[in-house]
Amino acid sequence: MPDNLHPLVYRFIEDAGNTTQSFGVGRVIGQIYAFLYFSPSPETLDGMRDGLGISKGSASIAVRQLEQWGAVQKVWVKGDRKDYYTAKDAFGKIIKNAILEMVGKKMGDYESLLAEAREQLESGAIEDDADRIAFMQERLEHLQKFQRWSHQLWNSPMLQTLLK
Amino acid sequence: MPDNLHPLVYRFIEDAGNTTQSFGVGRVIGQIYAFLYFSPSPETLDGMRDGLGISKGSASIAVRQLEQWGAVQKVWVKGDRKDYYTAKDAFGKIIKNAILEMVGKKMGDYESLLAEAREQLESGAIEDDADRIAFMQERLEHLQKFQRWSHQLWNSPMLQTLLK
DNA sequence: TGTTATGTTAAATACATACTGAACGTTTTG
DNA sequence: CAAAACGTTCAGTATGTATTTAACATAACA
Repeated sequence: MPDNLHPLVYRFIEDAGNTTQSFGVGRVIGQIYAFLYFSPSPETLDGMRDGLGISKGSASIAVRQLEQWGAVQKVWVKGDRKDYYTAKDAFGKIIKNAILEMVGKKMGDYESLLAEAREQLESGAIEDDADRIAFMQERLEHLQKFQRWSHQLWNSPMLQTLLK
Repeated sequence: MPDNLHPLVYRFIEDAGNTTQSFGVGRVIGQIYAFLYFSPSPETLDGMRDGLGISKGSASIAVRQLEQWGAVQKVWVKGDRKDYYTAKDAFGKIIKNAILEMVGKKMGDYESLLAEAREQLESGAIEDDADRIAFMQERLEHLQKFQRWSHQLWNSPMLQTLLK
């Protein structure tokens, strides 16, 4: 443990790193966010490097991702041309943005694949026996139903409010 | 592409595999689920191996995980002692179970860490200047507020209904 | 203008872990 | 009871990708 770090803070950083890592987002992201969250004043890339024992390149990349999720914010410190960052603490919004980025694109992909599949099936481009075609159509319809359902759930006023 | 597979089914299998992989859950899980979802009749481990070009060991492990999430179901086929599986299609429930397993444990961990942290801080076990301690307390309180909030959100009747 | 400070990028590396293959225990079959 | 059929497990390997390193571009400085 770096000796310049509050022992409690260190444990939160460890946990956060493990969490983000287990979600396939990389360990540094969680570490940096926790580090900033428990920093009384803004920190620079070099500060993160020294505080966490990571490379500056890692810090640069991770901070950009966090910025995209609205999890951290660049702040301007007069008299210093380094970039300073602080953690934003609107967890709901952050989670929403992260989810949106991770599943949003895939949702669109499935939508088009689904549309294409139904088209091919109806146009008779796929030759198969009637039973098989009927089964496929049933599955595709069920998928489309779920797709519509998830859209509605995501856009429901309640969820939008809660993830504000 | 294995030639015994419907071309459309193959594309869904690919997509599903990519999705689960990007979520850090492994590619085979998505592949098997899609394979079963588009199979008119139950399939065995050997069927998955042949249909997807994976090892039987992989299939065994992945199927167990899927079973734990309630995503697949063992079915009994008379006259055959192989284990047969079908895909269950209650997506909401499946997602709920998966999330529960993935974040549930971590939630508990944070809860205890949080409690321990507050305890240490209040008992004066950590020596630090007053400003620093006040800041830490504020952060810990904010975390605890979020923890309570997420509990409520997760247990809200609305969400419970939607993820049924 | 040359020099230093800073953030970014791309190639190389390291790392975590998903997956394979073979061996094992169990159950069925003949 | 022997032999085959299954499912499972675990050590080893392969694979994807997170992270580092070093070179680069840009902007401030003196």
